[in-house]
Amino acid sequence: MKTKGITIADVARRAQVSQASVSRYLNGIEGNLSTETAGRIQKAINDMGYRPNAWARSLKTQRSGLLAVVVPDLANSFVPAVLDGIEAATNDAGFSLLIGNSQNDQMRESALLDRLLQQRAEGIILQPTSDHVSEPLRALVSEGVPVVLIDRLTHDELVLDMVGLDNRGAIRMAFEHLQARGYRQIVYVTDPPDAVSSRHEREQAVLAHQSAWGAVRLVVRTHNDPGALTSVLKEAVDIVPGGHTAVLCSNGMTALYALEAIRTIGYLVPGDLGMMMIDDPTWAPYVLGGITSIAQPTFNLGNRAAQRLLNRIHHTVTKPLETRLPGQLMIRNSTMCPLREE
Amino acid sequence: MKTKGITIADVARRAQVSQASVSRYLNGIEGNLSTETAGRIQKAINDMGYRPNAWARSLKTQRSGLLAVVVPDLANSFVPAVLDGIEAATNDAGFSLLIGNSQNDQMRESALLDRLLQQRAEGIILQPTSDHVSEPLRALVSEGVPVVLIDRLTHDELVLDMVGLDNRGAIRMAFEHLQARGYRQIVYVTDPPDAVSSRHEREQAVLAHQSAWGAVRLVVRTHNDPGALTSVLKEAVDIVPGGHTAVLCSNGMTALYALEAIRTIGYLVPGDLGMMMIDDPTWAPYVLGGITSIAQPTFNLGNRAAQRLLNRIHHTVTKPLETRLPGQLMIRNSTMCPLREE
DNA sequence: TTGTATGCGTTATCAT
DNA sequence: ATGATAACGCATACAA
Repeated sequence: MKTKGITIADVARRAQVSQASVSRYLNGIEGNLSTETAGRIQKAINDMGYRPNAWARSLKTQRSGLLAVVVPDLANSFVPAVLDGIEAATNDAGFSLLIGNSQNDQMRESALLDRLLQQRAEGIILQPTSDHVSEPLRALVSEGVPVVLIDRLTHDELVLDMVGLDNRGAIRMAFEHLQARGYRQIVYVTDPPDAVSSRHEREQAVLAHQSAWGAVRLVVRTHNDPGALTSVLKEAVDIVPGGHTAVLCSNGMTALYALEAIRTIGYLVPGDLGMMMIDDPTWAPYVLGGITSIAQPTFNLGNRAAQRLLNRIHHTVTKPLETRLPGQLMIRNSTMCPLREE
Repeated sequence: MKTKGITIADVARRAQVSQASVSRYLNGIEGNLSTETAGRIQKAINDMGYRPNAWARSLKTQRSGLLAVVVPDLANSFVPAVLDGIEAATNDAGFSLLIGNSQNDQMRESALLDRLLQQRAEGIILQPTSDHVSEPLRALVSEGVPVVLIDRLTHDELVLDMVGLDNRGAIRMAFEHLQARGYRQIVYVTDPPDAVSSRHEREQAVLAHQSAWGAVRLVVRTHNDPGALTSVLKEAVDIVPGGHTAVLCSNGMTALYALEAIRTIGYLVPGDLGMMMIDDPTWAPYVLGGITSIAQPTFNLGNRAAQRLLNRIHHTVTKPLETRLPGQLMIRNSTMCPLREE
C-alpha cells in the first residue's frame, strides 16, 4: 500500500539479470558490472520507479543512515540556528536527521531517546534538559551509541563529547566591554539555573567578577511575576544613576523579560540604563536602536557537534572531547554609556 | 558494534520460551500470554536490555513509524513554531520525525524527498520552495505517499492537502485596521514573489485594495540594496505626511528590512510613519514600543497539518483539502496614527 | 563478469 | 497458550 513494493527482484527480472547484479550496481561495486548489463539495469530501475528499501538494507549492513537530535525547546531561536549547522554537516555525509523535542521534560526526553534508538539512529546529538544523567541515557551510552552534547554538560561520572559556548569567556568579554564603557554596576538577569550547566557557568562567571566590581546583582527570571525585575532595577539605578548601571541578560528570553521591565518603568536606554545580552537573535540590531550582545557561533556549534559525531561513528574515536567555542562581541547602541560618549 | 545485537531470539532463549511468544508479548497481543511466562519474558528483556529492532519490524509490517518534514529555511522563525505543532501531534501518535532543510533550493529539496523516502517515511509535510511541482514530488505522490503542504500551494494539475494562513483575510484585517486608524497611504514591502504562492496571495490581496485606497505602493526587498526602500519611503511620506503613511511588511524578514530603512532615514514610529507586519515573531512587542501585527496560528498550523497527514496514513482519506486558518490582529504602538490618538 | 544461496531480526501463519 | 517456520528486501560469501 505504501511504496508499490517494487523490489530488487522485480528489477532483476525485468533486466534479465540476477538480484546480485542489481545490488552490485546499486552499490557501485568496483570491478564488476559490464557496461552492457549496467545499462539494462539502469533502464529497468527507471522504468519501474524502483526505490531501494532502507530497512532491508539496514538489516544487512547494520547501518541506518539516521542521526538523532534531541533538544528541550524547538521554539528557542538558538536551536534552529544550531540545527542548521548540524543539518549542513550530516546531509553532506549522507545521513538523515531525526528530531525530537523534549519540551524541557526529562521524562519526555527519555522516551524520545528510547524511541529514536529503536529507529536505530547511529548517533545522537543532545541538548540535555538537565545535567542529571537519566537512566535511558546512561544505558544508551554504555551500549556504545555515540552521543555528543551541545550547549550543556552532564555532570556525574558520565563524561561525553560536548561542544558549546565558552561561557566564562563570554561573560568576561561582556564585563570588560561594560567596564571599558564606564559602567559601574551590573544587574545580571538569568533563567532559574535548575540543573542546566550553561546557566550555572554563566552565573558563576558573573559572580567571579563580583568581587572586582563590588556592585553586581543577580535576578532570576520568573514567568508569573514580571515585576520582580522592575523593583531591583529601580533600586539599582537609584544607587548608581546617570546611566552607569547596565542590565546583562543571560540569553534572548531573559532579554525580552528585561525589555518588558524597562518599558514598564519607562527607562531610556542607554540614557538611564545600559543593556547587553548573551546570544544574538535576529532582532538584536533593531531593538532600542541596537542591543549590544555576545553572539554565539550557532552554526559552527552545530557543525562541529555533527562532525564530532560522524567521527565517532566512523573512526571509533578516542577520549571524549569538550570543545568550547568563543563568543563574539557585537557592539551596539544599548551600551553607549552617557559619560563616555565618543 | 552498534547495539550489542540482542535479538528476540536471545530473549526467548533466556526466558525459555519461543520467539513467537516474545513477539506476542512485545506487541501485547490479546488472548495469549499466561501471566507466568509474561513475567519471565519481561524479566529477560530487562536483564538483557533488549530493544526491538525497528528495521526488522518494519520489514514485516510495512510501517516505519517515520514522518518527514521538509522546509526551505530552518532559521526562519515561522518554521520552528510550526514544527512545534507538528511534533506535538506526531509524537503522541507514536511517530518519529525526520527533518530536512531544502535551503530554498529545489534540487536539494528533490534530493531530500528522495532520501527521506528511501527511509520509508510514511508521509511527508512539505513547505515547498516553489509552486512548481518537481519530478520527484510528482513521482512520490503518484506512488501514493501521503503529502501535506504547509504555508504554500503547488499549482499545476497536482492538487494536494494544504494547510496555511488565510492570506487574503490577513491582508484585509491589516487594511481595515490601518484604515480605522486613519492611515491614508500604504507601502507594502514583500519578498521577491518568485514562485511562492503565499507571497503571491498576499500581494494580490494588497493590490485588490489598491483601487479603494488609491495610494498603495509595492516594494520588493533586495538583499544587496538596503537603500531601495528608503527612497520610496521618503517619497511616500512627502506626499502623505503627518504620520498618515504606513509600511506593511509581508513577514518578519521584510519587517527587519523595513526597520533598517526607517532607522537609516531617522523616522519616528508612529509619529512620522506607521508600521505593521504579517507574522508575529517574539520580538514584535519590543521593537518600536511594539509592532502591530497579524499573528499566524503557527502551532495550530503545524498541528492541523500533522493530523491531516495521520488521517491520510491511517484512514486513506478522500479528496485533498485546503485548510485556511485565520490570522489574529495584535494591536500595538506602531500603528497609533497621530491624528486619531485615543 | 555474473549467478546462487544464506541470513539480518521480526511478525504472522499454521500447527500443536 | 505456545512453538516452528516462512516470509519481508536486501547484501554478500561463494561458486561458476
